Amino acid sequence: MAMPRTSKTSSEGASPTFAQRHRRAQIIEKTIELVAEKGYAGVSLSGIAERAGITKPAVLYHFSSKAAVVDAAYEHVLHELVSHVGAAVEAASAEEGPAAYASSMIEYLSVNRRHTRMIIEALSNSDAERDTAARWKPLAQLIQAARRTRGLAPDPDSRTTALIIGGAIDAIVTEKLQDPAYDTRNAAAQLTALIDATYTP
Amino acid sequence: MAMPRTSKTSSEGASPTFAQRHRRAQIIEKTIELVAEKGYAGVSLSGIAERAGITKPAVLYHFSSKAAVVDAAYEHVLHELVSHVGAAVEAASAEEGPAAYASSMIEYLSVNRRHTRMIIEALSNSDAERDTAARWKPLAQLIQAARRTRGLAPDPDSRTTALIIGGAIDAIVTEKLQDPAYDTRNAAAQLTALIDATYTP
DNA sequence: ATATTTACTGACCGATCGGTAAGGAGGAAT
DNA sequence: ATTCCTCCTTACCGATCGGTCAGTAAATAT
Repeated sequence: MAMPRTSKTSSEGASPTFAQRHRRAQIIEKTIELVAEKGYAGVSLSGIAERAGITKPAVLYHFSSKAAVVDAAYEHVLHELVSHVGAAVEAASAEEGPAAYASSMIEYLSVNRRHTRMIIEALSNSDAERDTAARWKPLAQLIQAARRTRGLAPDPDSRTTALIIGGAIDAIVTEKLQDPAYDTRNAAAQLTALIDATYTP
Repeated sequence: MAMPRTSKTSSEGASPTFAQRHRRAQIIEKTIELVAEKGYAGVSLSGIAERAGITKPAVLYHFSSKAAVVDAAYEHVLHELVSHVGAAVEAASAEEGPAAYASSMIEYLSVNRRHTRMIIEALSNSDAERDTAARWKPLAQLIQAARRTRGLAPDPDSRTTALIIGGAIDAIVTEKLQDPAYDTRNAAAQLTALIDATYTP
């Protein structure tokens, strides 16, 4: 009797086959493509299957539900993003932490355009209202660390400062998404200059 | 023979009845509610009809399609928003134009929380990719006007500056949407302070 | 009193959605 | 040679979607 991999979530079972992994990765890739092109609402199991050259139930063989597919795709791009930004922040000095955060995120999302839409859609469309604090807290901590290292008093409202910077990043990469000619390097420079300005009020 | 109002778009025919107007307004109101609660994807003709206490075809009697309903609802909230912001900007001096733009928009969207989601969803989900320039150009012009009045050189990249400010506004009102206790008045003050900082580089 | 128009309702349509059931092709293990 | 397991297909399910159609009760016009 065939026991279908009893994976309720995206956690793989004991030993995912080579083919298993390959197909899963392929399905995730096509899902990212589809979300980038048609948005969250425009993605369907049939659409994913067609892109991957298989049938709809084949997708559901590898993932327990449509939500599992989309979640896996989202977590994939999120992991890559935080890896990139995390590395850039760690490589920078504490003084330059916020600037490194902003410019590395803008750079990553400018290069991996397909991932951008996926992340934006996921954040704005999180079925369970996500913990919004998780978005701005890391940046807020970088801000406080930078101020501390620079010998400044703590920001009385680092939450708002982080929201402003984070929102600016969103707007810049969204603009890049719709106008590939937009110069995000310059935009990142302008934003970091503005961040620097917050240290000398 | 009953001639169904031959309105393809949301443009009303020659003489919309009182009842016509009332129903239309009610349908639009319920649609805004629904979008605010469930997002663009979660709105359906049946849902709208149920909210309004009528049947699905009744909605289609007043509007030619689902898209027409949603468009009308979006244009309704957009009109109110631009009226509010436009009045605030006109009441302010040219020097304070950008700050008035930002704070009035934050104030309006903090008060009319239901409208916020509608606008955000519409902008991010515009079926035909909207002219992105329309979003930042008005603010960019306010920025240039403010600099001119202050005797400063024109911003070499007012587009990016406008995007940064606009993105910050988005983030602040989104945060307010999920945490009603968030102090947007203070956030607006902080943002206008940052805008002021751009005048002295 | 009669005819017409307005503002609907109930029944229905085809399409598409996420998901399930059953079974088969093909390689690996015995 | 046979059994088992992986990976997939065809066929189907109920639900919901946007939208149409025919008819009708109530108001309005004549």
